[in-house]
Amino acid sequence: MHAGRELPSFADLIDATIKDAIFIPAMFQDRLQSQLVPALQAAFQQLFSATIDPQQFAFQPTHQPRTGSGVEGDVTINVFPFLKLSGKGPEPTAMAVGEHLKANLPIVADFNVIKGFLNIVIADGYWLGFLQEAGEKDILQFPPTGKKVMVEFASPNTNKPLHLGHLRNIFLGDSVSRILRSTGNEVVRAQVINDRGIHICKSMLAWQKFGNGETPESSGLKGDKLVGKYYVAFDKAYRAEIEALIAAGKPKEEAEKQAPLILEAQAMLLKWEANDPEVRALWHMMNGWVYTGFNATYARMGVEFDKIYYESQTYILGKQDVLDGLKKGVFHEKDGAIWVDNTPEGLDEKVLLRRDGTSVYMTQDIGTAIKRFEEYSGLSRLIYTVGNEQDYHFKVLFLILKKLGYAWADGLYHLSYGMVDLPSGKMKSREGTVVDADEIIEEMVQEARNAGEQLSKLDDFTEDEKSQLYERIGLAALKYFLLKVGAKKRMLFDPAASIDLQGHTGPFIQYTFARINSLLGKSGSLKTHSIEEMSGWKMAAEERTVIKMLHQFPAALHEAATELEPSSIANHTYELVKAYNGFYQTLPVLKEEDPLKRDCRLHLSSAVAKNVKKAMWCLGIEVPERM
RNA sequence: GAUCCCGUAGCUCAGCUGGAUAGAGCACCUGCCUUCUAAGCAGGCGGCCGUUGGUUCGAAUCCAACCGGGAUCACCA
Repeated sequence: MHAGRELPSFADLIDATIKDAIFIPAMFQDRLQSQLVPALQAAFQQLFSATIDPQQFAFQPTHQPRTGSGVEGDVTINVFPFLKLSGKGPEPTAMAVGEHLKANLPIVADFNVIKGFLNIVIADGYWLGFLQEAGEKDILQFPPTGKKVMVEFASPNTNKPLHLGHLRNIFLGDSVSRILRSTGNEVVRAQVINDRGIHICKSMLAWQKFGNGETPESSGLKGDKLVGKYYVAFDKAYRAEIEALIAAGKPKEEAEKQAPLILEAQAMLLKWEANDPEVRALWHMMNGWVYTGFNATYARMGVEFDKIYYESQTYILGKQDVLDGLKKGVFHEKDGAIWVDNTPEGLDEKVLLRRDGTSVYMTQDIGTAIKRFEEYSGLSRLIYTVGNEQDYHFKVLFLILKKLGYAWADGLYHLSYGMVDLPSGKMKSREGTVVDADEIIEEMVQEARNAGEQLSKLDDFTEDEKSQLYERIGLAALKYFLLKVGAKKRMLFDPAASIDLQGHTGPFIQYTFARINSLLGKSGSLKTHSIEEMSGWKMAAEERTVIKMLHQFPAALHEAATELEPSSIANHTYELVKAYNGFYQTLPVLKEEDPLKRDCRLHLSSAVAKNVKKAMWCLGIEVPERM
């Protein structure tokens, strides 16, 4: 295939290095565990004279059985791993540790033991303090790390429009950028545009031959769509030529190489490389159309870039670096070509410069990586958002850069994601089975509109307000659908079944936000209480659950940042919102007569709304005030 | 042939640094709007966690083999 980075894994050797190098986005420590860990260590020290590595403590939320009497507790520690150290059975060990904690750590209000599980009840005061913090501060904004990171994503070819696969790439890259920003990093969002090569020449040639001077203006077509149309036209005419040649007795392979159209396209590429003014002018014009089209799509999605690399400017890079590497003995010459030997690392040999001295894909990536680290001083990480079909390519690239001796090579990371499948199988642009990006966005927005009109609770909205709302809801449904699945997993998209607006979806989360917003709007100003005043509040189970979900939010963000995995945030946000809805439908807020309870519930609602909004921001999803 | 990724409910997916009775959503069935937004809530139905072995007090989670699906291994990009 001709795709720049469009082809959508990793092996052990490099995996290890890269994994370790993945972000440590500031020192993050769970605020509850930071109190429990030292106390636990002290307990084991004093009770059993055992020194325990903090990593060894496995905390889990206290398990709640579905039926029967609930187990009391907020956090659970399993003592099985420590039985050898304590020299006692599970229950006595857990009991002893529990007693020690309760006696020495004020936030431990109580505990109980079931088998080897030590269930700890955390004092209300702790939760109240946290709730207050969550309401006042942005708990999903970590302190600055002082690190600068570049995230490359999108990276389309200019011969055809964006499709569903690009959407997964773009949403992932955009979200990862935001997550890294939220965890305190400075982020440079970059895309590489593959604007040169045989693919664009095909579109250009077909336009010249069959276009009759058609432009986006004259045709009313979006620029990228127009150019894509001629790419398809080329392919159709080219195939016809091949068939004619085959019919005339030529073998298929020969026919493919000798068809006049492909020869002409190749000739055009040579002219382009020779800077032929006419070809260059056509190229500028048609690429210009494509950029206008892409930019419209990016704008609609709310995605922006800080830096754009054009392959027409970068494809010459890397050659000198390879020659330098040859001098240093990192590479070797064979049959006139320059090779790297990665067999000691369990990989293959790979050509870096052809016998005729020209570059390959790898050469360019070597050069651009070096250039980026030169351009951006202090850049500590470079993340490539590229499909998993290029796992091997990046594995080799990173290894080469490491061999060249660049210290920053450890900061390279391939954010590899799985393909989006259709029920009919893989998307193939030539077979017309691609799902166009603009079309799917439009369909989702229409779906949101249909659903919204049926509910008819927006009668006082102007048409503009409605349109803006449906735009947000449709995009949220699409983005959330693509982001909630773990990035590495291959996923299925069924256009016929369409994306839900109910259940585990973006709109569900938006709806909860809007509902809270409505509550807050009706309540007037939030009355703040000190923790002492709030301590008169007897938390209901539903309220406690919501607070605990909120409490886990920073850890979810931290995980999303270390794993570069937006689905962690997406799924946690859903869990939180689900818990909130349970609370909302069980307990009165505005109708609560006890003013303290009412204020506390409003406070809780406000904190949920605020953090949900930030979490959704991390996914690139906007939340509406009303819906 | 070699390497990598994936196999969890009818469907789409969580859970995977080993821990209590494996969870959601959709679909299907039952309730809940004269009461803060029903794009909601509560409940029901639905599982040899691909198979077989191994490690362990304990395995969906770790290891091995196998089966099934996908990808990659160009002097293509």
